[in-house]
Amino acid sequence: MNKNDKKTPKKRMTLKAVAEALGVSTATISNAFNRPDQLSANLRDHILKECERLGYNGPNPAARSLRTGATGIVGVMLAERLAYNFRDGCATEFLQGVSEVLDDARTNMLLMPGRDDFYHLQSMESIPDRYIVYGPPRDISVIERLERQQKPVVTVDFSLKNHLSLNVDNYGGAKQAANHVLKQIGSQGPVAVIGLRLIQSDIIGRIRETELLDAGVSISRQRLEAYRDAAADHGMQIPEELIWNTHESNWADGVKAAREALSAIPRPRALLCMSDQLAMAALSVARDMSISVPDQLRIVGFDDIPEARRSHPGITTVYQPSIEKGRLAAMMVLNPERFESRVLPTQLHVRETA
Amino acid sequence: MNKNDKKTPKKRMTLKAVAEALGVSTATISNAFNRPDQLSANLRDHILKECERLGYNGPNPAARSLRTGATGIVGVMLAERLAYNFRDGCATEFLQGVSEVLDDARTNMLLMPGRDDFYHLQSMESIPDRYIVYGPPRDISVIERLERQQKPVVTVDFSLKNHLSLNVDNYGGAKQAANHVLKQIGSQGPVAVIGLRLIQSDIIGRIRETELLDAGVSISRQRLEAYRDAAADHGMQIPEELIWNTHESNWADGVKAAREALSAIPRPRALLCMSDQLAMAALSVARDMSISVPDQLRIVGFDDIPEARRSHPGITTVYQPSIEKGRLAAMMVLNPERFESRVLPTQLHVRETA
DNA sequence: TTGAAAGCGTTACCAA
DNA sequence: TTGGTAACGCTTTCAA
Repeated sequence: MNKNDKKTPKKRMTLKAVAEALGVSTATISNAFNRPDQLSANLRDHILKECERLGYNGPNPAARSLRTGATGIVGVMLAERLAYNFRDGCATEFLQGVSEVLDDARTNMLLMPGRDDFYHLQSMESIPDRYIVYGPPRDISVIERLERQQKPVVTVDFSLKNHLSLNVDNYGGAKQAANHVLKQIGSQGPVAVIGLRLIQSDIIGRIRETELLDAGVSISRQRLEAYRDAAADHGMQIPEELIWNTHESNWADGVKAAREALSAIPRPRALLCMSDQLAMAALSVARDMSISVPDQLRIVGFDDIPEARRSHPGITTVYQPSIEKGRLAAMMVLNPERFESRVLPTQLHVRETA
Repeated sequence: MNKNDKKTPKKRMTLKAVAEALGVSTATISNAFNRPDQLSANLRDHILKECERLGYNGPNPAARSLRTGATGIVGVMLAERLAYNFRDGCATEFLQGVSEVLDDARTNMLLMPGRDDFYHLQSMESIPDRYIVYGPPRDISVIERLERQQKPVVTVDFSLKNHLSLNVDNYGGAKQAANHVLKQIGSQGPVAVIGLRLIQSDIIGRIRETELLDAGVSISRQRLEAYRDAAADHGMQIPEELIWNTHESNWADGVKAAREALSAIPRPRALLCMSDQLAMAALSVARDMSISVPDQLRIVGFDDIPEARRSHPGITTVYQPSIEKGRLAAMMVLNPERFESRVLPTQLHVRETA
């Protein structure tokens, strides 16, 4: 501790106060923080050191951003409330990728729920300078407000006119998976689908055609089309009664849907699941019902989250590069002019369940 | 679409512009947003409706916060870089709990890395009005700056003088776990520990006593003491050569440490792991080495993350209420005056590995 | 290399 | 119930 420490630091430090204390102008202090080239290195060092000593942490971000009109924050708009994204392996990996790049770029990230019923959101919406939108926001008005802001936007897992987008090949991956399974079971026996947010409503159970979300906006819908096309290629079809909807990719929803699906008569020979989480839940239900996998039942997932890899038996699934997707999204939003919209490849990973 | 739409909305809307457009004062507009009781309901409705039409999303947060000195944002200071927390089941559950409460309180959350080598951080540090600090930040200076800010702070998994803290009973849980294992193996055969961040350095391998972090700040150290005390109660001891350190609770670190530990001669009869992730990795190594669990080797974890529950065989572990911890931390930081520091209970969950 | 001063968009006091 | 107006803390031009 410096013995000459003043007892003053109770008062909140401002740039102006520091300037007075050091006997220089506010502009000089500001330059010391923002434009090193505008003053001598010596002076700058001195100033920075004194700021530290005085307990001044640098320019107040609110004032700075009011003045400059920018904050240096990247908003990550999530499809749902935040809590959901911490539960979902895929979202978690995506955010990990995003935060790696933003960390390295010394940029902060503000997570925002994509739901309108969170009123506090609206005023926060103007904070970020740029946006990553991860999945179609639950409320369309969120998008409308965002578009008015004229800020760089990268959409992930869906597309928006006039904005950069980043997608994965859902159709291709799902088709590979379905083809693989159908080949295994020799095109016989019913095939069921455990889908994820195929319809607007929250019900967990069989769907009805009329309610299906549009394939343009719903990646699940794209996967479903792929499953169906694959079935058709094998001279089969997947009837609506064998398509289950879940609302979240979680254990409970997966267990409920799988239990229903595996109670259908005749019992499905294969379960095409739209996430690994759902597939793992289905696997567990099969175990409980003493259905042998893969002999009596084939199961495939989607995403290839780490848990799927380590499960016993290992989940056969469609890999999508979630972390890489996050990294790329961050890079794209930081330098929009250097990128174009992209579709990342997916890939079938055959393990033991199919 | 309104046919009378002006073509003007190119210009960014401000409160002042709206006031002019509506022919009222800025104060009135401000009140419409912030103090409904200060004007007639009619006028307020009218104003809000017009704002919507004009594309004004409410007061600019930078200006508002400059003026009021508050932002309504809760900072969650993490121990490490962000990316780490999206990989860790425990952190993920904690953040889920936090975000549930903050969502409901209409409050935003700003995640911040607790490392000083991220310069961009410093200016962000003044944004939040209140802080949750999750684990001791890697750089102590982060804490020092935080304390100067005089904002409500809740520390989690460690304590700070003059601040609310929230901990779990690490010692009690670890002791239960160790006792259980020692009873099983009849107090014979060596017992090894796979620890987590027991020492400052990043090495994965055997520790040396002198380097151990202080028990006051390190929950791992508390767990280690419990393991040792339990051993002593059984007339045993855990020598330093059988204590491994890992840097992160992840698969790779766990595999490396477990592989070393299980190659020791004589081979340990039990592995006390400081996280489930490490325990699961150890389990996988045992499988690879054809060591039968629990017959030849007992394994216990810590945390009770969902994956531990579903693993086969199920991991015997110490449950800590991570989600609840997150919820409580958020409630505490929002209403510090209504709470006192707390230690949440932990609980041994016996499954199949010990 | 430094200083003076205008203004960024609000809010909150006080007056009307 | 409404309006006028002085801050809030900073950046940036322009001039010295």
